[in-house]
Amino acid sequence: MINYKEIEQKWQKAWQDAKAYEPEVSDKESLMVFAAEPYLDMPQHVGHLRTYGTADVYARYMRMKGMNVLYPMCFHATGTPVLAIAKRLQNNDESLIKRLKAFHVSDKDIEKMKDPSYIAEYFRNEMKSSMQAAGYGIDWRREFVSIDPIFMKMVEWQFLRLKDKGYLKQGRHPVGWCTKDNSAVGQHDTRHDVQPELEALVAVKFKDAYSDIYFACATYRPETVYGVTNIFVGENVEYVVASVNGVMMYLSKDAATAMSYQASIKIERDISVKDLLSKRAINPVTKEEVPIFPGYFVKSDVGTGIVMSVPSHAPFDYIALQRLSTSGVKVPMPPYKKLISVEGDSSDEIPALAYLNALKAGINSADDIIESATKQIYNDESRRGVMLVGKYQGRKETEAREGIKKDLLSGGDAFEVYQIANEEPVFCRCGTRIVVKIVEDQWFINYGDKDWKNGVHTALSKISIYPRKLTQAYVNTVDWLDMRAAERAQGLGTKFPFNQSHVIESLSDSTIYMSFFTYVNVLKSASVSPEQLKPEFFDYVINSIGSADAVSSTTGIDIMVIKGCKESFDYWYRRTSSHSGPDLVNNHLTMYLFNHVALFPEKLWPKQIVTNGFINYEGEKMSKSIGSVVPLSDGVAKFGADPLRLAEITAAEIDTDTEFSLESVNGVISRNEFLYNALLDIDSLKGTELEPIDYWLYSRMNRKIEEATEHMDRLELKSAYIEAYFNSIVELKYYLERGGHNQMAMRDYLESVTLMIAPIMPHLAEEFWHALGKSTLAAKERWPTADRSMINEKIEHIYAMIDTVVSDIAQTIELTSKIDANKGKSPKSIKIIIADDWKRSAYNALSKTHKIDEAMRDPSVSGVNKEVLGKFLSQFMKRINSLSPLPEIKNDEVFIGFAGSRAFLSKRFGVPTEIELEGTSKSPRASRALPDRPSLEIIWG
RNA sequence: GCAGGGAUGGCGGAGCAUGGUCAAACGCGACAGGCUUAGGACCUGUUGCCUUAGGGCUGCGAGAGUUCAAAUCUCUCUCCCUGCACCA
Repeated sequence: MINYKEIEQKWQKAWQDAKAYEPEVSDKESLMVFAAEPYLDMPQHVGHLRTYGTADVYARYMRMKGMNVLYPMCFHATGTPVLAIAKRLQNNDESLIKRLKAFHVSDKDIEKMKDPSYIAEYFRNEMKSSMQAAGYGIDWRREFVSIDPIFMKMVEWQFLRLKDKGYLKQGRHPVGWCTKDNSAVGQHDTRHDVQPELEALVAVKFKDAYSDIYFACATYRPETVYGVTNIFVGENVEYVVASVNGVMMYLSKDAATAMSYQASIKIERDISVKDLLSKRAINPVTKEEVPIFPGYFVKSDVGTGIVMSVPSHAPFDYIALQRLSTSGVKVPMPPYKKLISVEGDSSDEIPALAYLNALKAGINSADDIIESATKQIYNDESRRGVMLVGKYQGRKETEAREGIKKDLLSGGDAFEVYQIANEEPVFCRCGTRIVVKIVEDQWFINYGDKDWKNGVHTALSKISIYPRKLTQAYVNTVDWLDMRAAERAQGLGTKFPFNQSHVIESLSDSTIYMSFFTYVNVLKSASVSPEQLKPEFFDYVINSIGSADAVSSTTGIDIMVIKGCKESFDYWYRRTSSHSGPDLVNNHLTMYLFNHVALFPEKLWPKQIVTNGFINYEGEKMSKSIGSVVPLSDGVAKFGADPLRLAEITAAEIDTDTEFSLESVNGVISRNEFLYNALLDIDSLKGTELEPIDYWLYSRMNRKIEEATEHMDRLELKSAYIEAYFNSIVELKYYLERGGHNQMAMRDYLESVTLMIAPIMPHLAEEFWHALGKSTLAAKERWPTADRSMINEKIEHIYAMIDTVVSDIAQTIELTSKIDANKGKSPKSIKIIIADDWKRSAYNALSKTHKIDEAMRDPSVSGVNKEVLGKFLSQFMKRINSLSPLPEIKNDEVFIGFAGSRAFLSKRFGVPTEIELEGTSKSPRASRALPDRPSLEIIWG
């Protein structure tokens, strides 16, 4: 039995002693592999293995291919999550405490975690030890956290230079806002971790016909302003007259409060619904005067609490008017004006009614049915609608919407109202309902800059992207990214240089951290202080501005240290490979490109980005902090690092999400035992002469090396290990089953397999390597190379024929047992008759020419009786188009192969097996032999 | 809504950019047999349908098309997943 715990400890120590993963600058080709910096708010779980393990396998593989490979690691603690945990613990949040306990965090540590800095420290240690336990070949000399002062100096440099280049801008911006905490809220700040979604409504201003006060009618569909028949106000809603940026308006009280975070609002006085109902308002577009009615569906906390009524296209408006009408109120009656027609719809019926009818909905229907009619109209008209009226007549509805919105806004006839778009209200953790606030003078990174985008497109065109299918997603993200907030009022992180009371937003501070790996060890070992890391230092190291001399005198850093940093950066940043999950494509990874294009010399721009799919565990996405997850350290302790690594990393190809079950690890464990036993048994193998089956094994081995290498080079780790591991085992069994017993062949085979599994099961590979009598570290060995001359098509073809014969015999015995003559009998012996050589020649000729007459004229079959030849060839005509040529083998070679397998065949079927050649066989079935399928005769008795 | 990615056997998932070697890799599950006191693990075989000699039929979301030939190419449709920002 393999003791995983024991071999893990043994070889982890050996690697450490040999400094196997602490590469130095050299004249070898360099590669830095790095994976997304993990966030210090939860332990590593087995799902993380997908990304960090893939990076590790790749790093190990490239090292075995002869490159000088660096795999460093750092941790992310910037932003609010760490603070949020501390705060929740201070409030004794039960669910969080429960989760932490599931991760084996002790009561004592939970208590200490009320201090955020302890959270970072705790998880940093936890992650590091989990990663070591999993066998990652990380250079820990370069470890840092994103809140280390020396790192923050680099981030500061980053933002100084972004501003110099004109990429930082100030402006106004809507955010989700807690009025009690006075701060912006993101997903993790809300109750139940809901992402607050923001949306903008257009509030169209209908002037009161008899005063200078406006009805602010909020709508998603300003293009329907042409069909307004009236205005609705809520019956039980409180209304006020308020000045909005100096203009008097009617608004619901709730709206006035909410909007006070978006504009200058002054409530002048209350106004009753009754008063409002007595007024009339003027449509700013059509100039029509319309009445005001009570709308049962109007809510005070949506939009402005006032809506315009478009009964032709809005089912709620239509129903509300119907209800008023039946209760005796005199309201605008049909026909209502149809404003938009959907392609292919020729009826004159107004859409609101048509869609309600389609749902069999009427005046008394429940709101959710009317709601669904509303959604259908919205969808259909947005997708295929064309305007029938107004300035944008004939244009697509979506274009008209944008056009009218723009016209109204610029003409002062409307303004935008932001609100939370979530179906349910969103609450801050403190219990306050979230509103939308417009933040003024907010600093942004302007990813909308045209020239900058062009630069990123250039960079993108030269980067290797895995999986390739994501390429388009990157291209689109580059085009789509626009202004992005760069500073934040709360959270850990580097102070924003142009507003010291804010910190740099934590996605923005993690775009160039990977460059810091290249020289942080030099800074640390020279004990360089943060104060010494002036911008000039980074200008020099990264962009070769100035000289080491000059930087040394400005900063006081030893000149050799500066030169060391520069050399290290230039060396390690030449070639990099970034590894992460697919959720980062739309943000971090694209911003990573933007920032490099802005701040780094072109030759050091990113070279390769690899993203892997998610791992689901018991139906839940493990990358999310919620739900049940298995800590990595638990997985390693239970199954062993290597089986876990192999099972998870090869669970799916890199581009697919997958379900992972810990049970699948068991299959790996038993296969490992088989390999290990085969390895221990080598000495008992006595064969010295190479037999056909040995040539077969060498052929398969070299083919496997070739194929596995191709897959590895394309980061197709699953396919690579199906070859290098799973199929190796299948073939080894095949070899032994067929009597393979050559010690040298077996040793060569197992050495290759051991080296190929070294990247994915590094501990086991060391154990095997040493069991094979080696004294070096497998981790430092070279990946095997295929010897093409050992790939033997003929021998593989012969064994494929034998396999076919095995299944044919089984099938034939099954079928012939039902013949009356054979009832009560059992097979006594089996004859296998190998076809004459001319059949193969004729078959190959036919597969080339596709014509019987031409094939018959082929010189290779000149001596064959024409009638026999014609009859033979004619049987292939029905599948003439799918014939493929066979290797040129002589039937005596085939005979030797079959003869070598006689013992196996006899054992397999429990009866004597004879091999004959067609030419000398006396069997009546001899002439049925085909070149790739010997004829069979089962003798019953 | 916008953008990206998907749809294959009982299940997960290859294959589809280079159409034929595909009843479809690999794994799981199921069934039968072996081993075992029993269970688990492990080993062997079977696992679309039909077939009295190695054959045939149906099939890769739906529909249409191109082709001698389509899981693979083209078009249309339906459904599913992911992201949409100040949040790491």
